Amino acid sequence: MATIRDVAKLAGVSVATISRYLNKSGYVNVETEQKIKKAIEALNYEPNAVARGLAGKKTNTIALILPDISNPFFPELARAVEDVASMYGYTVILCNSDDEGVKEKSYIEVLKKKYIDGIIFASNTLDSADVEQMTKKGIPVVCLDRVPPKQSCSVVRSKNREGAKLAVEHLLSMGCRKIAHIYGPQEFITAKERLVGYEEAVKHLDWYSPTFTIQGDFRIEGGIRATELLLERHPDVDAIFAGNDLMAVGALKALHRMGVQVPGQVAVCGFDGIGMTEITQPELTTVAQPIYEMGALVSRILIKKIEGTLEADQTYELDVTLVPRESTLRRNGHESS
Amino acid sequence: MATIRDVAKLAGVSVATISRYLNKSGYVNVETEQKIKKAIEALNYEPNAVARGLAGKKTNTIALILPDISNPFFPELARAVEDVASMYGYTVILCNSDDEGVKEKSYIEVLKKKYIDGIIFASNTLDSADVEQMTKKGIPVVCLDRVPPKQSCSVVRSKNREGAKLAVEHLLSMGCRKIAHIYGPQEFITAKERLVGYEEAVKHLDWYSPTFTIQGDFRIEGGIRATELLLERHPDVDAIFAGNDLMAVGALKALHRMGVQVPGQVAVCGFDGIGMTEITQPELTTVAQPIYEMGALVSRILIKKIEGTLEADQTYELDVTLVPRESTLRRNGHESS
DNA sequence: ATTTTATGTGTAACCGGTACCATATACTTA
DNA sequence: TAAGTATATGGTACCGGTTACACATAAAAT
Repeated sequence: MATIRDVAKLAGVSVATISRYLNKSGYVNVETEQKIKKAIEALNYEPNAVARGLAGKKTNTIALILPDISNPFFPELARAVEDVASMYGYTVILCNSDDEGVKEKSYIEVLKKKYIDGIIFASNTLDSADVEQMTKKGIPVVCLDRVPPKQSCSVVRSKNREGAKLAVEHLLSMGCRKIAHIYGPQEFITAKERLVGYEEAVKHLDWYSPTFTIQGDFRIEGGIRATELLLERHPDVDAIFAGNDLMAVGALKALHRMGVQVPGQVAVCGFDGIGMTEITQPELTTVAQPIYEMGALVSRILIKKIEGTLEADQTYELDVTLVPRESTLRRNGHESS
Repeated sequence: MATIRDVAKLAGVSVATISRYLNKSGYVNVETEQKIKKAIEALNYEPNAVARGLAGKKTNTIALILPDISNPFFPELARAVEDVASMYGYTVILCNSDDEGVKEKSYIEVLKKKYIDGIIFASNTLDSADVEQMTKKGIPVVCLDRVPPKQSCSVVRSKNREGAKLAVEHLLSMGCRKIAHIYGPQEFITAKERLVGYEEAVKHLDWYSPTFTIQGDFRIEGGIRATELLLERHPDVDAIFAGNDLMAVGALKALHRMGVQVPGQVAVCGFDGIGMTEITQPELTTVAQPIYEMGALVSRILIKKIEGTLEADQTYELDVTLVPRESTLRRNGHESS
C-alpha cells in the first residue's frame, strides 16, 4: 500500500500539499492538482483511515448499542442506522448489551479507546450519569426511547401514551367492553408510558379495575403466561392490549391453546409494528412505531452532532399509527379508519 | 487522556518499558512493574486503540458482511458472531450488502483502509476472485454458505442436500404423496443444493415430474405467489417443501387465503429454523440450521485465522435437524420423532 | 510605491502507540 | 577466566496521516 509520502515523491510535491488536496483544506494549484491526481492513480493510493483517525481523532465510526439484535424490534432499526451511516461515510459497530449495565460500560470503554465518533443507545440500562459523562468527554450520544433526566443528549422516541390510547379506542370502537393490558417491565419507560396511556383511556369506564392489568416480560413466553393468568382471573375479558408485539404474539398463542377464538371471543392488539405481526394467524393489529424512520433519524441526528451541525439537543417524539388487522376485527364493530 | 509517555514520565521509566509491560512482551522487573501499575492507576491510563492499530496494523475489529440484517435469518447469526468476537476482545462492524456486488466491494474498500482484521461473508454476491484477492492482501476471510471454487478461505455451511432429503422423507412418512418444492433463486448455492436434495429424494417416485418444482424468491411474497401458481398447476399437491422458512410462511398464508387446510389438505415444511416458524398458525415444521452455532463457529474460525492459530482452511458442514411441528402433522401419518 | 490580501507550497512537529537495537548487569557454563 | 545467556531498560525510528507555521509570489488596495 502506498503512503502519502510515496504520492508526494512521485508528484514532486510535499505531503502537506497532498493532504491539502485530499481534504480540500487550503490552496492547491490546478496544475499541481493534476500531478497529484496522476500520482494517486498510478500508485493506487488510498489514504489510511487509521492514521487519519490517530491524527484527527475522528474515525468515521459510530456504535450502536442495543439490548439484543435478535430481538425482532432491532434488526430493522439497525438496518436504518447503518443505511444512513453508510450514506454519510460512517461505519457502524454493533454491540449487544442484553440490557446489562456492566456490558454496556465495558463496551463504552472499548469504544472510547477506539476513538469512536459517537454512540447510539437503544438500551435501557445506562443511567443518565453515564450519558452525561460521555457528553462531557466529548463523545456525542443519542438515545432511543430513553430520556435521561438532565437532557444531556438528543432523544428519539415515539408517542407511547398516545399509542396506548389509540389501541384502547380502537378496541372500544370494535365493540370490546373489557380490555385488559399486559404491561412490560416497568424499568422500561416505554412499558410505563404505555401502561399510563392504557389507564388514562380506561380508568373512567365502569368495568375497569386494576386487576385488568398484568405484568409481562416483553417476550412471547411472558405474553403466554400473562394471558393464562389473566383469563383465569377475568374470564370475561374480551380484548387484550399487549405492551408490545412479542407479548401479543404470546397472547395469541395462549388463546389458541385455550381454544379461545381471536378475534371472535377476545381481540388482541400489540404495540411496535414488527414484521412478525403480519405472519400470525390471525394477523395482528398493532400500534406501529415507525421503526425504520426512528433508526434513520437517530442516525442522522448523531452524525449531525458529530459534525457539529446540530443546533441543540432535542427530544423527537414520533407519531405511532394504529394498524388494524384481523386480530381485532369484531363482527359488531365498525371499521375505524 | 493520558498517553504512554505520561505514564513513562510518572513511573520514571521509558515508554518502551511501559509498552513491554502492557503487552507482556520482553522483560520487566517486578519492582518496575509496581511503579508502572501505580502510574497507570494514578493517571487512569488506557492505551489508545487507534495508535496501536496504526503501529501494529491490528485493530481488533472484524466485519460482518451480510445481505440484510432485517432478514430474519441474520440477527441470530449476527448475535452469535458478536458474542464470540467480544469474548475474544474483538469488535464487530455490521455491513448490509443487499447482495449487491457493488456495495460489497465498496464496503471492502472502506474496511481495508480501516485495517480491519478480518471479514465474515454471509453474502452471496462476492465472486471468488475477490475472496482470493482479499486473502492475498493478507485479510483473513471466512465465508458462510458459499464455497469459492479455489478454496481460498474457510467456509461454514450446513448440509442443505441432506436437509432437503430429511424434509421429503419426513413428509413421506407423514403420508404425503405429492410433494412440491418451491426453490429459491439459483444464484444461491443453498437454494441450488436444496433443490438437488429434493430432486434426489423424489425423482424415483412415480408421481414425480419437474412441474412439481417452482421458483420463489426466498421471501414471503414469493412463497405466496409460488404457492398460488403451484396449486393452480397441481391441485393434487398434498405437501409443499419450501426452500426456506420465509417462503414456507408465504405458502402458509397463501393456503390459508385459498381455504386450504394445513396440514389437513396440504402439509408445509420450511428450511432454516428461524424464530418465526414458532409463531405461525399452525406452527411450521422446518429443517433447522444451527444458526447460532454457525455464527459462533464462523467467528471463532476467523479469529483463529487472524491470530494465526488456524492450521488450515477447511469447509465445515454442519448438520441440520428436522423440527417436526403442526404444519406437517397428518392424521394417517406416523411420527418420525 | 507600499502595504494588504489571496494564492501556493514546504518543513517538521504531532497523534500515541510498537519494536528494533544498543547497553548494562548478573549468572552460568566451558 | 572468557564467553555465553538470561534479565532489565532506554533511545528512537516508524506506522501514515494532519496541521501550524514559515516563506514566497502575484494581484489588489491604499
